[in-house]
Amino acid sequence: MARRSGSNGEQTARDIRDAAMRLFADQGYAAVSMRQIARAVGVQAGALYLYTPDKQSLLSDMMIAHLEDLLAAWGKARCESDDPRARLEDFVRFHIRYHLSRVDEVFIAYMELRNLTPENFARVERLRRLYENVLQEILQDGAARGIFRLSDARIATLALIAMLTGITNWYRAGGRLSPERIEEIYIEMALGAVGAAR
Amino acid sequence: MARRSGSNGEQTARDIRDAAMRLFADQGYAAVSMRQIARAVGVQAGALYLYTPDKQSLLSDMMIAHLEDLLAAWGKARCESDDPRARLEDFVRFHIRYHLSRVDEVFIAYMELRNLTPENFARVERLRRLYENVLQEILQDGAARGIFRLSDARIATLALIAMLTGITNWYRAGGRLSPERIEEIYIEMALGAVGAAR
DNA sequence: GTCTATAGTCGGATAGAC
DNA sequence: GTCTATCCGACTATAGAC
Repeated sequence: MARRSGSNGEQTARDIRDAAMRLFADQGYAAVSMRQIARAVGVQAGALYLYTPDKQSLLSDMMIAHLEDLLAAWGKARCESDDPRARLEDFVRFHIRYHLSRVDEVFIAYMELRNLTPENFARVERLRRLYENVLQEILQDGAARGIFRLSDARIATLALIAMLTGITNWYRAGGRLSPERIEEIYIEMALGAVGAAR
Repeated sequence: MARRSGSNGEQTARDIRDAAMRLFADQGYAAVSMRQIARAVGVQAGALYLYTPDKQSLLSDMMIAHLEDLLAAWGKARCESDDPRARLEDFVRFHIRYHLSRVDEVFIAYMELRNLTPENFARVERLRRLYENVLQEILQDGAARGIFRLSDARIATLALIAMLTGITNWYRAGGRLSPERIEEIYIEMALGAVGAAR
């Protein structure tokens, strides 16, 4: 047969991306073969190369797209408040909400850094740093105005992001706690960690 | 030639374990080949199978050993104080110190869970849970006595461990901050996060 | 205890038919 | 747009010489 009935290029491209994401998240980039991805999509291995130049691009494209989407989403979601407390609350809520809605992307973005070529790694790191800076500026502003109490804004940034992102390691939809409840708990801890407990 | 000059079984076993650890930490379990490990040790690939039944055991043995060592080290290092604040401080200090001294082990223990067979995964998870419970009990005790203020001891446990373990992602020996300084900063944040800021 | 050689499988990627 | 067939290299693991 010549092609899957009803198939078309755009849809296949999405299918490949989605299948690769699921498999990379489950088994890790290095452990997944192009043949496996092809099988999941329902095409032959050779057909994948109509949509991606190689396996590496499959990975780097999804990581870069994830970080760009994350930054774009923050650009829309950020609150306009001037109060550092409100801004931090807003960031925590945004970070958790976004990350819980894209568990696979997040997992891959943290786990597969070492499987990127140096060039792709640099691009990803630059984007990640931009995102970290969002939080760092909030913390620095709050500290400068005496509302937050922290020894080192950079360290506090990394600490909070690690704390928040760790949620993706145990969160399961339909678990004991609702996303909203989780947000509240982490907001409280984040504020406390920077000396601004309510 | 029959064998490396001066080689002996015990030393080779250690060399293999160390080389595998370094390579797994750098490139990931799935991306590392037995040939690579053999090359790093200076033996032929076939010789590795005198020391390990297979590649999987190389991974699971080092992960289980790491967690057992961690628990044993805590057994020796734990302070006998009754004050939850002091106990939390002690735990944070211990966790950071131990984790910064075994960066490769820690990295592997967090990254390679999905490359374990189900049986080995279960063993590792059980050990990890024992360690998490150490912190959870400290937090519960502090909360019960009104010294800590937290909404959910289990979540606070996972949040603090994620925050602390995140250090291994950016820490470099000889960097801007000494381990001691890092410990101080994180103690402050941890106490704050559970509502016990000094 | 380590070597060489090899079995048997699977990997990424390409060529060319339809 | 997808298929089949294939190149060629790499993989884990084993067998048997020394």
